[in-house]
Amino acid sequence: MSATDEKKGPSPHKKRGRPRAFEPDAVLPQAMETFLRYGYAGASLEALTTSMGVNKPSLYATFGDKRALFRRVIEARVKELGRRYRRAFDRGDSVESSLRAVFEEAVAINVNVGGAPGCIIGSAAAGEAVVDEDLARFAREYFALCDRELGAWFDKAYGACGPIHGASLGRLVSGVIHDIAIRARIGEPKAKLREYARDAALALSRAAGGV
Amino acid sequence: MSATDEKKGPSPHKKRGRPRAFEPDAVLPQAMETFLRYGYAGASLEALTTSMGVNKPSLYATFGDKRALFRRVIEARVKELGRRYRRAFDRGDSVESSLRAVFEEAVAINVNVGGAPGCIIGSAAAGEAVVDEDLARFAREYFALCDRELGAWFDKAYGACGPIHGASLGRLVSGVIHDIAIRARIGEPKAKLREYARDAALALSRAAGGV
DNA sequence: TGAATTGTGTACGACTTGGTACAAAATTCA
DNA sequence: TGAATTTTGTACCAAGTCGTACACAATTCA
Repeated sequence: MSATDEKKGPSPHKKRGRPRAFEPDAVLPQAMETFLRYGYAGASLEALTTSMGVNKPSLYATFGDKRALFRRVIEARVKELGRRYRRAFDRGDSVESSLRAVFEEAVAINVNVGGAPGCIIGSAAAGEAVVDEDLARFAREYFALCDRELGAWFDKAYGACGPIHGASLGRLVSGVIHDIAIRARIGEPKAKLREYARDAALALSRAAGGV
Repeated sequence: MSATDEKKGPSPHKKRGRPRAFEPDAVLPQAMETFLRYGYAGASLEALTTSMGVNKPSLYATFGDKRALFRRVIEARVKELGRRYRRAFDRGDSVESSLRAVFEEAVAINVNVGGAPGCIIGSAAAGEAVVDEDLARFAREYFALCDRELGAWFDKAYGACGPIHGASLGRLVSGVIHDIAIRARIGEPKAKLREYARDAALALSRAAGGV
């Protein structure tokens, strides 16, 4: 359970005191945007509270402290990404088209028009991993999950059709996603990234044995 | 030319005043280690001066300010990495073995026993890219150079032997390197990374057309 | 030797940081 | 209505931030 547990289940009667002026889950995207733009250390409490529209005491009462807010943001983002990639995969009907859909979803996710580009897990969380072992372990587990799940998707949907399959293929696929994220982060134009996505889909489908 | 230009060429007579107690280029690795560990914003001047063994006024007189030092560190690292990857490539005698050598060099570079793992360009520089357009442009140019150069190496050494070649292959190769760096960053054990390096070498050599 | 020049080290200053104390506000329950 | 409870907003704090002023040390040149 999270550090500062708010009641979630269907509460029979309303809470007693003054009601919150914001929905905790609803302000996480703004917090993510700020962490993504400035990094963990670079995101000041003032920048966070301003972007979230929540003042400091409320933020501390709701989320704990800066680190706890950061972790909460990361966890929320991980769930959202899982949903999006899953949907993208299902749009394909061959190894190559599924790869393409996944990689183009990665482009869409990481370009983030109007906001900071890149991935908060690959940028901010990986950046903090060296000084926050909990976060590092979380990231490793998340990466391993992605590798396994991506590999399993392809094996299940298209069979183990070549020498590269299972977790090995999954690892390569998520590797391409990571690369798209970092290239988006440094401002590569969307057109280039999409071209890269297509090339990578072709190359990996060939490596996986054709189809 | 750099912001605070020290004379480099062969000076006919020694400099006038009190001699420096340190060699500027020789303290850059320690600065890199600190930036890599804590990120740009998280690396305090105190941590930097302590690790470098240079006090603040000397640091400012020599390098300018924190940002200028950071850029200097990045540039030095880029040159060093170029040398190391070039040598690694030359150790191979086929597409797959050259890929393997390059990827295993990436593992060796990014694991960094005893220090912070990962890549300062992929972590700290990419992290700062959103708020420092100069740095972002530099990173884009560096990435593009790597893509082209890697692609050209393979084409030149082994011929354009399949449907994936040139900059496309180069981009995939540097993509795998970026992925190795980020996985090292979050603390993946070296053995896993080496396994990944082997898989990726096999997959990309197949995608490139066999050999 | 003494002027000129350059780097060092302490000590400081203005500002920002993450985090909190406390009173006022807004709600529920009796 | 009034007690109880929870959130909000201001104002604040100690510590840490980057950067610099200034006196002193170490060197070269005349």
